[in-house]
Amino acid sequence: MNDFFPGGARIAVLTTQPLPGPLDYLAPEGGLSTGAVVEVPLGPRRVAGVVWGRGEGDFPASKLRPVSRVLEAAPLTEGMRDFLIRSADYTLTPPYQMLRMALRAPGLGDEPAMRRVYRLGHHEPSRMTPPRQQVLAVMEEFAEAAFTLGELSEAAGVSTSVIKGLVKAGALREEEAPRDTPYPALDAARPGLDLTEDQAEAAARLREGVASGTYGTTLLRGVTGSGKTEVYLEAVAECLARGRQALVLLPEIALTGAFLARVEERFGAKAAEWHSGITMTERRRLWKMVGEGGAELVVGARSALFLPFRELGLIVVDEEHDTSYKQEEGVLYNARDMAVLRASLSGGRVILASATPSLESWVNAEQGKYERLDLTSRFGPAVMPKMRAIDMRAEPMSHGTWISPSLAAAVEARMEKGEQSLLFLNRRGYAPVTLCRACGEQVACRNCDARMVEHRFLKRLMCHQCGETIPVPTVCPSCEVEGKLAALGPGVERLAEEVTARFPEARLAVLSSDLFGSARALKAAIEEIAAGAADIVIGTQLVAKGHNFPLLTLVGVIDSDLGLQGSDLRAAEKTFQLIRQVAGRAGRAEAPGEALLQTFQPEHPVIRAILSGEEERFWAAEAAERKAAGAPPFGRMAGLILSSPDLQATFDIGNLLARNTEKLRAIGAEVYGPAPAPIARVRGRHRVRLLVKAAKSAPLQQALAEWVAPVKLPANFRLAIDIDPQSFW
DNA sequence: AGCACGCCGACT
DNA sequence: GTCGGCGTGCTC
Repeated sequence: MNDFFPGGARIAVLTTQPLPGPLDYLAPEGGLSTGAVVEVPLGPRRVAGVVWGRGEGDFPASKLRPVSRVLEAAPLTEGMRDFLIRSADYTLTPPYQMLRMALRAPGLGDEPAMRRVYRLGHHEPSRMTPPRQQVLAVMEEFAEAAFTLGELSEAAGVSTSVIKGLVKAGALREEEAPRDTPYPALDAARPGLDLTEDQAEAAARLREGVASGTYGTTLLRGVTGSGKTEVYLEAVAECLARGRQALVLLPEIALTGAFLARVEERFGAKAAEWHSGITMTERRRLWKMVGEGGAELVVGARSALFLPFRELGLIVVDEEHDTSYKQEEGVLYNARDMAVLRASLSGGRVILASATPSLESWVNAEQGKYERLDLTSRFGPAVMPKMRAIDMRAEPMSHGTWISPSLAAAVEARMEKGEQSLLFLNRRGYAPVTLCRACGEQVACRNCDARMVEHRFLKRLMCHQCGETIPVPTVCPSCEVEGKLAALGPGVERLAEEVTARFPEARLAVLSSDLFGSARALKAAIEEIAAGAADIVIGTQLVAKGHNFPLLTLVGVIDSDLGLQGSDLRAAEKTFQLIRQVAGRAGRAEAPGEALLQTFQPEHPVIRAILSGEEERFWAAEAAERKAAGAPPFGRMAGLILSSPDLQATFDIGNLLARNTEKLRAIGAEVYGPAPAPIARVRGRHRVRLLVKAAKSAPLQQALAEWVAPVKLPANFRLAIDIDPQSFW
């Protein structure tokens, strides 16, 4: 419920400026309601803000200034405002920054712009010509539609002067129409695809949940190819039928195209799209339309969660385990968790969909906080691929090669049958290490604490941290000896070399994010491969993310052990998910698939769990281990990252914090560090990290806020708190 | 975030 | 003497 304030009333406005809280203003003539998006004077400037409620500050009434302007946008709902405050509290982000994310749409302050459109007029043109006829035919086909000049000339295949001529003749009318128009209506009543018994049962449960109109979260687990999308689209249908909006989050922009096509097939029109790739115009249109209810279904990246939906009834988080849902820069939040928060505040449902859920979600389901639905069988005739380890200790390998004879033989066999093979290696570039054989130095980035990775395709060394590139040196940067630099280890480019040498007749495709200039180019390449344009595909982890390759029957994981090393808490979980996801690429259509895992430690529990297919056992074991360690999701963690150009000074502040931990000890939390952050230097800034570990029930945010409050940061220092960090050391 | 105010070093 | 460096503080 949004209260109305008459002109002259004292109101509180939360602005997008870094102030501790809302400021008081006077409501403008004509009044406004809570949630209204406004422009207010602040010192010499005008800034954007949102009416937060009655003004209750003690600022002298005589100094209050009136709101400058109420913007042409739907007021934020109470649920949205609650969400901003609660997510700000959760992530320890000041509310103004949350509001800034929510108001991040171009041209919000613009006057409601109009554009000129053309409709059918009342007169027959006195002279009819073939181009004129084409225009009128288009207009009659879409009787009620209004076209812009460009749209109409393109649709009719005539020049714009024909249209102008028709206007003069009175056959067409020119009109001014709002620039931002509603998205085409989706038809929720259209029948979906035929569902298997499994799918139908899950869909019915999801529909029930949506129909209840109350909050609830469901973990929808389905192996790759089990038709999860079809199932949750049924929940979307139910939601739309009830007049509420739905949001589907995808981890990767490249997946939206395929998804939009499925939505169009299911509901007869395209969903609205929200991600970094859309135009400014579309951005503004979508922002306005979700508020007015002119967009029923939005497909987007994690930031779509902060769109001002009017009546959000369902959020689907597809591939919920994907780490890209965690925003790692600026406002640090996990879209999966914030989706649950948002739905709980607006009486909506959440569907977390994945073949390999995150341990957090698995545990929440085990504990009954989430409902759990399992789709066990693959859709159609395909079955899960057969999985087998290749024990690399027993394979005769020649120097500088990474494809074992066993794997090569399997690839050969597929090629003879005209089937595709995928070789998976989660390493971009040519070689991960450039080593000087004279002095032993590894070439490192001058800005970061990371090794430079050779990209032979670009003829440069690249830092995967900051993107800095340098020409491949001929002289060691450290000892200046010439001709002793050697490329060590494999990247996808080097693997491609090996494949070309070994299978000279094979058509090879390499899928690595850095080899494509745009999401569009990548998408085109994926479609060509799916259609059979390659015999062997080499890919980094981007191939694990839900793309369909129907002709693919063999997946070879080049280095299954990569990722098992390192002391990251989630290493086992991430490796398990990634390899299961990649293996799931094989055998989706009629031909059965096989996944071969090259490993030096076939007896490792994670490798064994992947091979056995006993996923429940893996999660149970992993959960038990985390529980014993008091680690997430059984305990809570927060990372504190300090950064500045001065390493010593950064450590000094870190030590100061580590010495004054009364507030944290009071809630039973422990502090570790300071230590260099996992990436100790980024873009010339030294990063120092402290880690805080607390019991699940401890009021962690409050204690953290009180802990860091007394610290005065010198100029050029930054302090970021990362609640529920994804990776720690 | 801006922008003003304000207090110390090198210039016409 | 002043121009200008950016440290501190305020904006309803």
